[in-house]
Amino acid sequence: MPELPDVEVFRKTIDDKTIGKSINDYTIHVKDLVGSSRQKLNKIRGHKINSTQRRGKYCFLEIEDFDWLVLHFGMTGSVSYYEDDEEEPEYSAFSFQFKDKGHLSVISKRKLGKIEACKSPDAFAEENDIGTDALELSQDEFLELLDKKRGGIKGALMDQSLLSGIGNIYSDEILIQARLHPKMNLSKIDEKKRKELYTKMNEVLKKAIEVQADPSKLPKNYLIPVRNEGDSCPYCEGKVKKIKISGRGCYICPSCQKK
DNA sequence: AGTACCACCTGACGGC
DNA sequence: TGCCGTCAGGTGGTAC
Repeated sequence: MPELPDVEVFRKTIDDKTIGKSINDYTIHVKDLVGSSRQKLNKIRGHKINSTQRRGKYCFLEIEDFDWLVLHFGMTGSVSYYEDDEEEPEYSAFSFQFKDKGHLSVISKRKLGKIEACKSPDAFAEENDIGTDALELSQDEFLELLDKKRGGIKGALMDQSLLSGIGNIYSDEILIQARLHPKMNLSKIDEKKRKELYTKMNEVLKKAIEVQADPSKLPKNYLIPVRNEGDSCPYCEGKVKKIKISGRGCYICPSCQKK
């Protein structure tokens, strides 16, 4: 599930439950997810989690007298905090044990994401070509970015090097709310429409965070809860249709979103 | 540069 | 019930 809003919810969980706690030890269940050596990771032992940050779909943990740890969740990752008398969650790939009490698991069903050390969120973003977080962009910056980009609008929204955080699901939501067809070429989108898109992008992402990225708590007119072929469009009498873009399933309302 | 497609890896779901 | 194909919210690499 993890796009920007999901990762923001994960970050808040980590923040609420683990800031200031000293890491006693850690356990790796899925080796492939871990991108740093044991030797390096062992240095987190005995140190506190000082703060958290998020950029796009990446979550960063600042650990005292250490660099930072960066968490990426792939398609099926999440985090879960649990107490000493609770069981470790299913598909836990990595877990921290805290000195005081409690545990934090990084869960990954498909073993896609990544956990590794990095110098800082900014350095990591620089090295990995991760654009500004979608919620940190001013309208002017957003317009500037779109000017640099060619091709379809959905591709632009999902281009993590252009702006970071938006994935397949939320791009569909933003585009239907802005009444833009995902394949609409940027050259055909005027400034008024681009500004509307910026507004919708912010609205959707903020609303999703507000409801803890829980689709069932989204407002009634959202696409996400009815993102299935043949479901009723939240805006008109039409039906939701599935199309493919670069091999990925993409849901639209053909009458609300025209090419 | 943009787009399509494959690979990574495994689970969930629908059809037979 | 069980097997099989298909698909899945991400990213990276390749090829056109």
